Amino acid sequence: MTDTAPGTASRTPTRRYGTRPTMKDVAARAGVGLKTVSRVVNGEPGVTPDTERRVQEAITALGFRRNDSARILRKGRTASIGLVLEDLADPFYGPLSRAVEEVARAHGALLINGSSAEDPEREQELVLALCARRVDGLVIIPAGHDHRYLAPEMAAGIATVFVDRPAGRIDADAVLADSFGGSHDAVAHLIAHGHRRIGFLGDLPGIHTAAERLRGYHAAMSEAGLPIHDAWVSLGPTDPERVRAAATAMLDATEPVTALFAGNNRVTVTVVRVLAERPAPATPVALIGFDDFELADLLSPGITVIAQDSAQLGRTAADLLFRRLDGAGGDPRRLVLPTRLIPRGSGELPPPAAS
Amino acid sequence: MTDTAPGTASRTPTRRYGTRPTMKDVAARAGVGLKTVSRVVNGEPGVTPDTERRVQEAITALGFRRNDSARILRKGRTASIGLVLEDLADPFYGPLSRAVEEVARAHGALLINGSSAEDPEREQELVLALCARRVDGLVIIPAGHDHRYLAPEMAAGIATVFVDRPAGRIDADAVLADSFGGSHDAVAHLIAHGHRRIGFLGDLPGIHTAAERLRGYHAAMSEAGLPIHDAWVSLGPTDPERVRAAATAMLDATEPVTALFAGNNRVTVTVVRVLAERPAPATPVALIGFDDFELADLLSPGITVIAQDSAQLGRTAADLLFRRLDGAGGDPRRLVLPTRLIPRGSGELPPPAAS
DNA sequence: CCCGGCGCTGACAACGTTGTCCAGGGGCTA
DNA sequence: TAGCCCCTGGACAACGTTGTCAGCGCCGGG
Repeated sequence: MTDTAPGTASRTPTRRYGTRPTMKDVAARAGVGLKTVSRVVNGEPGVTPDTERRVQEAITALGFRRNDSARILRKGRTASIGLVLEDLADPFYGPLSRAVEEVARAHGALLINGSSAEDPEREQELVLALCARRVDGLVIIPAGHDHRYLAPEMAAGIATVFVDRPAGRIDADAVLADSFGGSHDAVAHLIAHGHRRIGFLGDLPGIHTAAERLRGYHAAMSEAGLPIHDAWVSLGPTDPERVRAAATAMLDATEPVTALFAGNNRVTVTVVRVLAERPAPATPVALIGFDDFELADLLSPGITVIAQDSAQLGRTAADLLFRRLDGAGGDPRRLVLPTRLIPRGSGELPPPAAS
Repeated sequence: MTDTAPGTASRTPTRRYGTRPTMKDVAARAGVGLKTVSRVVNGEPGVTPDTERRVQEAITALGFRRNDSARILRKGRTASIGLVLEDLADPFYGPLSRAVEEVARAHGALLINGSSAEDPEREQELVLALCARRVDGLVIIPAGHDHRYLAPEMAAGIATVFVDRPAGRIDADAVLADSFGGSHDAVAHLIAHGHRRIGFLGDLPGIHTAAERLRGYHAAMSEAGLPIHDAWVSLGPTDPERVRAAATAMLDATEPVTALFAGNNRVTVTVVRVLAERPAPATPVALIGFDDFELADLLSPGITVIAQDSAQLGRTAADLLFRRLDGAGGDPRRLVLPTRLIPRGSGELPPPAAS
């Protein structure tokens, strides 16, 4: 009883710090029943204008705000969806996240999100925390490869859509970009411009998109009857140091690559830096990057990219999610969105004449 | 009873879709009391290893997951904070958002976020929705100028920290970048390099940072005893079309500006595009942008910027928020983080000789 | 004039969890 | 061996809201 508020600023708070008025308080003040307050708050019909006014006044006077926790507990629906991605700060995920949010907003839902930092354990921890909150649905960009832990949750009714990468070891909706096709196009484009020794700098091979892009690289090379030298392929973490070392090694080999294909936007940017720092060779190295990025057109040369629309990816996934929430049944679907090659110069550079 | 756990793809789920087992179910199955289950779930002491094992088995068998809505209702704390920003897709807010999330995570809290799209009404709507969820705290990048609607919420104990822009018409914690100082530095830098006619392309004048940056521009100009022509200042929405038109007008005037100061990263990028598209003039136009951005160093010339560390902004705000949540009292504080001028070439270009 | 019905209101239970409190049993001490 | 305390477990209320249902006037029609 004597837990007086630590009163941040106010000296004599009327009610205990952290205690808020409830519908009961409002009802008492307005001289009406509890349920009538509920009706007013929810805009339900069947309340006299006069009564409603009295209730509204009490609400304003007390600063009442409905406690959604209680509402959620009672109704069973949280009107919120969870988004688990790799890194909010990555420019690829910003638009995706925003698109998901827009769709959620259109459906009156809030977005709870978290970054897995590409750590499967952290992903699971986050996802299960969201499930404990009883989010209505989940949009997941998975970091791990085993999502069996989600099966009971999905069975219990939490709709789930995977984005950018498919789920591992369970059957679930997924919305993906055509990594294989895009990668194939990129490499074929370089080959068409005369390149024979093409380096591929990719992400960790465990990541689905990285594996698919590598597959596309292989396919395009072998379709053209070109050999693939081990030294031309480097998969691993995409921190600048590693990428820098890998790119430099490929470029400084006795038989250097004449073109590079970068597996994602972070890699591309690092490669651009590496190329810019090297003393200008007689014949510049060709480059294509997976993922478009801002200003790619303003560099010289402009950077040719395989563009995927991350906002569209997010929108599609969220749409699918809400369709599921609205009761759409059927088997899990896998949607693959096309990629687009945008030539800007760097991908059209020819190899050295004496290649 | 016969509620066997539904297999992932099981044809005949025994329990109704959307109905989940509760602690009561677990207790019944384990043959213990309700509270004992609660104790196990929360890792509270006072449970025999044997009993605990039985409970754990029941939990696994039923696929039980604690309902946090009920927990929250009971405990009063949600272990979640709200983040309201302008646009998740804006590269400036990605790192900020991520930093807030990291801090929240360190404190065991989830992050609920939404974009206001620079619309005060939408901001209020979002903030109040978060308050209804009883988030423990709020980090807000305000779009509006009147936050009195927040007073009752803050009085009720929802800690609130404003970032990037201060609160309007209420007293609240704020973490800001030094827009005035940064802007002043930028313009002084241009003046030091000989410029006299400097254009300022800013955001809507109602936005605090835009106003501060304009103030910095004015201060630096008048300190140098330079006049300011109305046509040199353009404030408004930062969509490419408007910025493009404004920049073009300044550059094509009879007495054209010789240098431009761009009020934020979106503006800067558009200006870079405009300058790149114009036929190369004898003397290139100098440019400094507020906000650093990726690849600014790789353009030619490199773009000189006033850098503010958006991640640091977010981290500082979140730290302050959790200090408040941990009971730190005292008057609302206003923290101003310094900006840093990064010369890269575009800001050091001299004006035409005959200026 | 009476009765049926309708429009408005409120009492009450339930959602799933946690805190409080009490009971029973076993071990230790006197 | 008796008494006491601690350790374990369970019954119950409460958190704030919403759905159900019943009651009470009042009006119109028969």
